[in-house]
Amino acid sequence: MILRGKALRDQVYENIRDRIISGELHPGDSLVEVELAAQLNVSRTPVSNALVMLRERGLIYDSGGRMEVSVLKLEDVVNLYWCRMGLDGVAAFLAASKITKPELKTLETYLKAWETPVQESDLSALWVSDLKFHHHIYEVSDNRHLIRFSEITAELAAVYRRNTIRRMSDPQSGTSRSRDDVRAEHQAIFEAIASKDPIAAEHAARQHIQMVIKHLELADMSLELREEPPILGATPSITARSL
Amino acid sequence: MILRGKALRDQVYENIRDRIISGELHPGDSLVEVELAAQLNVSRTPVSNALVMLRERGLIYDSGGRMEVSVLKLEDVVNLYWCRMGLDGVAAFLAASKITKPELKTLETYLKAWETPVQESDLSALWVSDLKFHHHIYEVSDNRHLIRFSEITAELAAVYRRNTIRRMSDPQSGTSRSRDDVRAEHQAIFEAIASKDPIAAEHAARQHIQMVIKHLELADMSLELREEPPILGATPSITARSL
DNA sequence: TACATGAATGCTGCATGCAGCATCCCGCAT
DNA sequence: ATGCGGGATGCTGCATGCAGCATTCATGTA
Repeated sequence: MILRGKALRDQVYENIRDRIISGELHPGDSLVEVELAAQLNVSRTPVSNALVMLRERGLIYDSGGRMEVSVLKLEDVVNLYWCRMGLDGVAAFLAASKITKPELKTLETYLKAWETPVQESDLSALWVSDLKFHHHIYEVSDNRHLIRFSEITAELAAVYRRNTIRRMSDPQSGTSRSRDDVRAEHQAIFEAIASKDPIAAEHAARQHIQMVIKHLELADMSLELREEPPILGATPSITARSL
Repeated sequence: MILRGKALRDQVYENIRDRIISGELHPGDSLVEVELAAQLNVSRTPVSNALVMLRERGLIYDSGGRMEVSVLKLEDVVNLYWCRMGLDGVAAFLAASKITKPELKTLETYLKAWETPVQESDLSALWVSDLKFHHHIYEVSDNRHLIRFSEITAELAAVYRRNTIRRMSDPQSGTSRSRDDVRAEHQAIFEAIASKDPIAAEHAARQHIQMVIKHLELADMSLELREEPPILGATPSITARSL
């Protein structure tokens, strides 16, 4: 569990971050230092440091002394994707200016993942190759600040996605974009970068994010419509975790 | 010195950050916890936490256990401004969509600061109103992630500016942009936002940053040309600070 | 019964002790 | 003189002690 080649606080950070993203820790859960320290078999010090890092990145927030897992509302995520529109656009622009042959080859690999038919059940595989595709563009842009920002936004977006993925991917909702839509958008980005056309690349990247935002808002509306009205005075529902 | 309404670590963070930006701490200086703790009359704990925060924001970096003030080369700052191009553009876009009458009034105030003639010596006043102008656009965009990123980039850019401001503003260099250039660019941004034209606002904001980048590179070239060749084996030059 | 007040609990933030690691310096040998 | 080795030094990272603050629960009173 504990590697000694790496600072404990970084391991704790990664552990908590992953537990937030995986959904093991829910939005609104309060993070108690002694508990976490006991779970990870370390003292409070590295936990405290890790919490500072998590707060800096917006994954948790200070609720009057208590640290709680951030609750990302739709508005937050849309705002996040507005940032990504700017950042992804610039990254695509720079990538189109700088990309080398082997890097282009790698990018194509990630693109291809969308063409091979995958099981309905294996949505996470697509999600991973989506991440890799976009991340690789950032890497190629060779701009460490851009890469940092992309990591921060990706972590936050991952939390939201996790907490809505079941509902989002519900085929009944009818709001899921087809894989072909996404693939086509990625294809457009790839081609613009491949033809070393920075302006077209930026445009394509921005188009892609715009579609994501539009879809987010549509899906959310759809969810709201399908939401059952809360029963007044009902006890909080028992979560799967407590069974 | 020490306020008790605020967490010590935040005060320490701000203190060190300001000392880095003011130039009291130089790029490459190593930050020793016990020294800083003694200077600020606190224990190592809040200092250590502050260093974690500073590292998260890129103001310092881990040099094999030692923490050192980041050295920002031109390439880094240009990369930083590429980020700002994306972010400022989106912020201007959103601001143009949302801005209210009083907010517009405030923005105009900051714009006007560039019209009133200022002393040659008082460049920092312009620098402040420049910061306020851009920051207000972010505020109006009402996007907390965007605001966060703007703060991070602004802090980093401030460090660089501090460490080059004397040379940059040297009238002999001939590379300084006239205030009128900057004012005209700000004017364009303001007008686009005032007329609630998001696309024009984004365009104007991006144009502005492009000019900044171009100027950065020109100024740096000019500096390199005027740099005296180092004398082999010469002792490090005595800085003005040590006199 | 409802509300107010006070005690007990629990958690965070700061201080400090301790061990491990890298670095630097000095002495020794070649 | 130079290169190598060992010891001393200094710093960080982790653990733990301590105090202050907020929240909560219980008890007493209107």
